[in-house]
Amino acid sequence: MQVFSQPDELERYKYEAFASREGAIMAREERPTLRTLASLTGLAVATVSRALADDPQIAPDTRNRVMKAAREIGYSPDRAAQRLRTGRTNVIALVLNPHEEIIGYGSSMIGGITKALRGTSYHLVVMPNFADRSPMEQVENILRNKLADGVIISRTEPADLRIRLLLESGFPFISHGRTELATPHPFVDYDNTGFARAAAHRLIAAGARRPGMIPAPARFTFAQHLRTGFLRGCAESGVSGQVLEDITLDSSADTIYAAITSLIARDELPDGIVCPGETSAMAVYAACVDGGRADDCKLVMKSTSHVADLIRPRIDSIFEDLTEAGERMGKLLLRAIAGDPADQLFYLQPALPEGQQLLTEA
Amino acid sequence: MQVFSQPDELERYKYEAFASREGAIMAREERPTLRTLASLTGLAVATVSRALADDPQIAPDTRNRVMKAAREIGYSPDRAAQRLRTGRTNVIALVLNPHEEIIGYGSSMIGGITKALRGTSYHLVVMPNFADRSPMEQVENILRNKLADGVIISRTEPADLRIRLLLESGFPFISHGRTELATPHPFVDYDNTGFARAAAHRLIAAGARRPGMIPAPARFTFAQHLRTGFLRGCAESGVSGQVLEDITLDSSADTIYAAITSLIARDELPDGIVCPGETSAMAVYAACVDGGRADDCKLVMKSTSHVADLIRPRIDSIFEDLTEAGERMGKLLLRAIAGDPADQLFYLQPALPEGQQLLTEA
DNA sequence: ATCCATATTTATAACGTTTCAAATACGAGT
DNA sequence: ACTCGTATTTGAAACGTTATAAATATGGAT
Repeated sequence: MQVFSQPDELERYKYEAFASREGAIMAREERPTLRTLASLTGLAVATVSRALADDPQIAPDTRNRVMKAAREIGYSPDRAAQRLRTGRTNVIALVLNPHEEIIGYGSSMIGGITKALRGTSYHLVVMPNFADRSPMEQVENILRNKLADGVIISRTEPADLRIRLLLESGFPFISHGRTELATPHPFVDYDNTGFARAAAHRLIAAGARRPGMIPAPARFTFAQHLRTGFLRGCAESGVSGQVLEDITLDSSADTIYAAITSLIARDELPDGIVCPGETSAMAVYAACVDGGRADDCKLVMKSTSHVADLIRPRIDSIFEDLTEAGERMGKLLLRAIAGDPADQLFYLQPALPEGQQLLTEA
Repeated sequence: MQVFSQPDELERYKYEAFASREGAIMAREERPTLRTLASLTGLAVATVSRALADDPQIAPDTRNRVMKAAREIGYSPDRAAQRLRTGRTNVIALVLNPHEEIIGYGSSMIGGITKALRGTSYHLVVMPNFADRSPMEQVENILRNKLADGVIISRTEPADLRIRLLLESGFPFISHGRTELATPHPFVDYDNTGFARAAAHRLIAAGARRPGMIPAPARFTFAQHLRTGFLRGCAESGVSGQVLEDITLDSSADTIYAAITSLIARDELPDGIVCPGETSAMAVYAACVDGGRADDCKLVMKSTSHVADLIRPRIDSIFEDLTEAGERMGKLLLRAIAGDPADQLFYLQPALPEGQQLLTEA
């Protein structure tokens, strides 16, 4: 092997790289590899590799020399090669459901995850779910092709198939939302029970006596949480609450609008409605205004963006901080990948900020 | 090399895969590779590879045999290896600016891109910009590490450095937004000039005589488009429009709220405002309501989600279809990757739907 | 039978990394 | 000088794929 160890060899390399970049011929600008670095420093490829990996077996002196050269010629490892060799992808996959990409649900969560991953070697990759693919296939695909080192999924179901598959495969993941599976697994969840309960209390405090709630689609775990919280909140004040039918959080704005309009027509409009989403709240409000009943129906909504504060007249809202959830998920997932036991990797986000907690008994 | 060509060898493989998955020992479930397929069919690895690649040099008979076996044992190629060998990543990168991830700008675009990529071998990877990294570094990173085969960037500047770099490197990309660079490059853009002009017309038609507009940050190309369109629209009606100062589309809701409140205090509130974004429109409206001037200031907003239709009282809005933009970008980018000449790869999205076009001369 | 052109198949060498086991260098102790 | 233990470096193999060039099979014409 040709060995260049003269001190000015590195200078020459840098010059040539520059020249070839500027040159009229636009010579194929060769990407530096470990071999480049090896011949430049006069070391073996293996040594260079280990030096860059901070292997303690490498003399501090050579390590510095290698690091310096790497920096100077702008070396960066080929991820495909690393991945092939080690089987690690350095990728965290965020799997988005079709519905989520529309309303931007994932969007603010992304910021949080990104933050948690900063400084690590991990990249966040967002995998929007193709509409023609079930969420299950999406996860299967990640597993089969080893597209990531860890997965973040959301909108869990009590007996979530994706989670069963991930658990069975021993693949690191975290979910936004709980399940009812026996095996513990990492999760971050928002206290939707607490949210719905607090929301019911607020409605009642504002005078509602026949409050209603727009439910989440029944298949999701948090649908039950919402229902429980809402009914409990109502019961605690001796009021009977009613979960609206035929529509859910995920119904289109038009559908919700139509349903509320129909309730108004039949004179069955509740005098207060808990809306667990921004879009649904706005649709309800629009229908109330258009039906001339805006003053007869109090609203409490769950907001996930700060747009909620800008609505006039104000709609009472309780904020779910998805960015924080994202950051927590990122951090916990990293620990899951590192092998921490799953039964400690969870976080339940309180429905109301510190100090505003609802007391359990009045 | 050991060769298994007995017809029932495949059956045995399938059984063993099943057994090892179900087995108590949970044996390391080996992922099938080309080698597996080769020994199963009794062919050479190279033959298998080419058969799967539909190489015409392979006998139709063997091709079918290989395909069948591959399907049966659930073979799927290792993307890392393919990538290392071919240099192709099969990835399209969508680079999001920090601001975009907050307001969900990218979110609806993602659906469109995904749609355009469906059925191809490409995956969409969303790369949120780390706040501590300039957009430029983001692109540099993709180039250096060859993280994708094509890039989608948005929010262009007239002399966009990222685009210059991409052009110089001959790297396939498309931008959402135009530049003023001499070299043509693929882009999709919304006719912001047309939008602002139509918006001005609508304000004036609604009675405004001193209309204003919230500008986009001056560095972006479309800031100029908005300005031109707005001023032209005003001039066409013999009215003098005024671009608001100290705030932009990207200012926080609080800042915009404060600025409008201050205008009200100084009694300088325009009698109509063009808001090129949903959040800014809601902030303006909130400030007007809170300042008791809601009826004195007409609004026209640009909306990118259908939430706009739900605001009560209604705010006049013009819809920019980001999903369509995303789909166009995806398709054009694929053509750019295929080598189509750049000067034909562009699309200017009309500001108003067919039939609602503004006539150029009144 | 023999030869040649064509149709198929195959061995081999990469791609850039990491890791294992083996080799070498370096001192200290004799 | 010699041995030995430790510190450091290294060669070679492997990860799964594709591309090149060479090898082999096939079949028709002689």
